[in-house]
Amino acid sequence: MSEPTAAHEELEEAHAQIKNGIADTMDIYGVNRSVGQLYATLYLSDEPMTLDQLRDELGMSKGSMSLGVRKLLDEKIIHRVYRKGERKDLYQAEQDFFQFFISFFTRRWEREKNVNLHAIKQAQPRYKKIMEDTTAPDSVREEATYQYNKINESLQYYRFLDILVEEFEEGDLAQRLLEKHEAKKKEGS
Amino acid sequence: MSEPTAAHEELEEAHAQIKNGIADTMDIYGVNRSVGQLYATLYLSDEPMTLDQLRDELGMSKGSMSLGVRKLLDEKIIHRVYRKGERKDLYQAEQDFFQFFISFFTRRWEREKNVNLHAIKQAQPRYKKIMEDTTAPDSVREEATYQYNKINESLQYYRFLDILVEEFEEGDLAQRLLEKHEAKKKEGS
DNA sequence: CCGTTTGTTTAAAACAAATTAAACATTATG
DNA sequence: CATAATGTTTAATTTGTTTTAAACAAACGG
Repeated sequence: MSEPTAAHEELEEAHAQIKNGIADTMDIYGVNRSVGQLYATLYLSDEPMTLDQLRDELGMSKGSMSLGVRKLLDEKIIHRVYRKGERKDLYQAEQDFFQFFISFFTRRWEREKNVNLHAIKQAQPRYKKIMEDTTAPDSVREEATYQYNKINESLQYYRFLDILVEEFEEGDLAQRLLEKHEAKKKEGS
Repeated sequence: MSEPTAAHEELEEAHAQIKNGIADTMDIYGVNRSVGQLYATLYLSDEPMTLDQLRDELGMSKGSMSLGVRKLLDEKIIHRVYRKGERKDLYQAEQDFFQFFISFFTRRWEREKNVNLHAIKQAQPRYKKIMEDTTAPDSVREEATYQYNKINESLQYYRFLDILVEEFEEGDLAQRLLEKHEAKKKEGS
């Protein structure tokens, strides 16, 4: 380690500010701040890092690092990289925030869609059955009809989520939106 | 209360399934399940509900209901409604999932943008200062330059978040995407 | 093989978040 | 104005989540 110069301290402080911003961001989306810092540390590092380096940098246990790294790998916002002659696993942050955004949100939007379509698939037949049950009280049948129709309308929303995922993953929606707005800006000037 | 007929029980079960799906969804996005159930209950109710009704329905304390309802109001995914002759406050769920999506995510994307632009505004001058400090060690200056440039590139991403918010809030992006895909489907058939 | 290094799992502890009941504040009404 | 009804805040409790240290398992190199 080199002696800590003034410039070096300044660098560390700048790093800390960026890291905090990233950790806050993860927090906004319900990701544990420690995991956020883990990502931020990797993001700021120009080299891939090992579990031990992360442990030293963050001052936490190796077990925590192992868990945190796995979460981030699952989210596909960090990657395992290989380097010949290196025994330890190396991790590298996804550096492209657009890719981060896409991995992070499409995964969630898809889960949302699946969870709710599954629920709907189970509930719809029940509502239907009540609607067609002439022995059921009118109020109950009306209620069932109301819900049945409401759910049917909601299907449009899950279709939208599906499109959104596709457009981001394959359709390059992010880039298109940016370009469109660049064009508008030029036009307006 | 009417006697619980078979049809009525069936209705309750269907409701429970839909509610679970919604609560799971909120959970995905880091919102407390109880608050999720609160929203789900209001969503399924054809009438606006009072705190007491929610307390009875969910079997929780009034204090919890008060807190949960405030969170949902802050998120703008439920609304307070007024009815003449009613002393208690009445709450109604946003029924349009598109509107839910827009309220929920644009708020978060904006926070993300603000938090990070704030951090960047603080960190950038520090990196700059190091870059221009001829007394600083080369390795430190290189590192500062590297980060400075990386951050500059990231600004594009926050511009994207901004556009996304605008497009959803004002530009009707959701509807446009749906229509575009409807058209594609017809064309393909 | 054997010892060492590395990463993972686990059970316990520390910590944080949610929940409650009760006190408090506010508002409405007669 | 006094009372009752309603909603909010608070402090204590409960519950759930994170974190750790240590045990364990797997892989590696000699």
